[in-house]
Amino acid sequence: MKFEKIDLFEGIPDEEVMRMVACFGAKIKDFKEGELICDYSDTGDDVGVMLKGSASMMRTDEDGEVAVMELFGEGDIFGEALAFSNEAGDSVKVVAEGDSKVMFIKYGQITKRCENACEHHSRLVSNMFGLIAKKTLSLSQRIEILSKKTTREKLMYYFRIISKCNGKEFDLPMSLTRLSAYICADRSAMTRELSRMQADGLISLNKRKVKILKA
Amino acid sequence: MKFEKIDLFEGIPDEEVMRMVACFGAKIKDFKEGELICDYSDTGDDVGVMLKGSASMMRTDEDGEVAVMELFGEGDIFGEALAFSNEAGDSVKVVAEGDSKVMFIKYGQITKRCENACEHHSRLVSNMFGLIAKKTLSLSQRIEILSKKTTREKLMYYFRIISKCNGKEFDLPMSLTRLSAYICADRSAMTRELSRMQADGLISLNKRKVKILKA
DNA sequence: AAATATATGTTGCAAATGCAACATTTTAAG
DNA sequence: CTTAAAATGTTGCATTTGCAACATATATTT
Repeated sequence: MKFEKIDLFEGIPDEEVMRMVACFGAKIKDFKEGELICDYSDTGDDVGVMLKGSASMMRTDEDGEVAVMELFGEGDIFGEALAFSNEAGDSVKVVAEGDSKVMFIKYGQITKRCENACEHHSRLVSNMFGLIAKKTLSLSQRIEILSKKTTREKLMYYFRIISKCNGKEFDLPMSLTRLSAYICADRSAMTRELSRMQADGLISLNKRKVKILKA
Repeated sequence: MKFEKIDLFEGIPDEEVMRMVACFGAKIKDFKEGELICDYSDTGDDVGVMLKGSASMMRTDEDGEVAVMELFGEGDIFGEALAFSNEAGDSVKVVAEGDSKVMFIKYGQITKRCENACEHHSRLVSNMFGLIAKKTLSLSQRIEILSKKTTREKLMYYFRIISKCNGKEFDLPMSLTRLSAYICADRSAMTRELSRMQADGLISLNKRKVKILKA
């Protein structure tokens, strides 16, 4: 097993990961397309680590409406305490999108120092903080975006965030359909606004290539 | 110094906290009303712990618009990696609301295991995870609320979250003005919608007493 | 107690948005 | 290569919302 690409284990040699995993009593399971990885109705206090493949977290509300909350790819972690709220009591599940491999670690094991005093444990904790911080950051960012009143403002703020890293010209990291869901705007209304923004010379848009023209 | 009320130190005897704090090289500073506690323009990698008093985190954007992002009370923690995004590059500052006492801990010190192997270190880490999880949860919750299309839906979802803990009848934990800011709706429009919801027999509202009538 | 600042309630109106119902293009799958 | 499934673009229309401009009521401060 190779863990080098998994952020949670970054800086920790594979054999050390193996040792810790054994010490933690963590479990690794395989899943096929569509299989249920996790159900937060019957809560488990585990942290899930996507070792391979991808999965989606979906919420089913009382009316049977299904909404995709999050997508997880290789290296992503998920868990009850980690990044979702379910006060409404909806059913929340994680389902495999394809053949996947997931590691489950008991939450408490990560924070506790094991008796064997695994020397890379601090690194694991530090990595875990880093991952949570990343997630927190993206949540905050989305709130900032959703706080904007108009679709135009939401889009511009979103574009600016991307351009901070990629410059004035960049590719959208998702489809327009997805983007509209992300900023919680109607897709057609968003497209309409994008046209207007181009007409007003704010941006140019071609396929998924965006160029910011005015600040 | 008493730390019993500070969540980050829960379950750790005061004298142990003192020892750890010394071991970490953490600093405690006092602030008066209006004084600058922290400026995220010149980044510090510290975690701030409000030991006494309260503070507000505010963002000033390019147009000079000031917006309160968050309020911190006793026991709250704040920090760059902790729960805010500032991709837009605005100036973000934490300012004391009254006489306050703040502890600054180097982020890395919390995750690292110190040589003295403080025995309560795991507890500290565990508490820290708990606090971050709490924050993450509240961020996710707010996103869920902001995702709703209409003000009515936002309000109902918000009310349901509260009623999960407090039952069908409860007091709003903030003013209507604040609530409108929280759900990102115009205050007058929100008041209007609240009236309609009462007219439609969905809720009853008296001062800050809310009663959910229909599911 | 007087004065000042906040919070709350109301309304008309223009602007923004969601929705539905399309046509068209791209991408993915068989 | 063919076909099915997503993604994209467009428009009219009803609804929702933000905004401005008020009046009134509650705190808070001095």
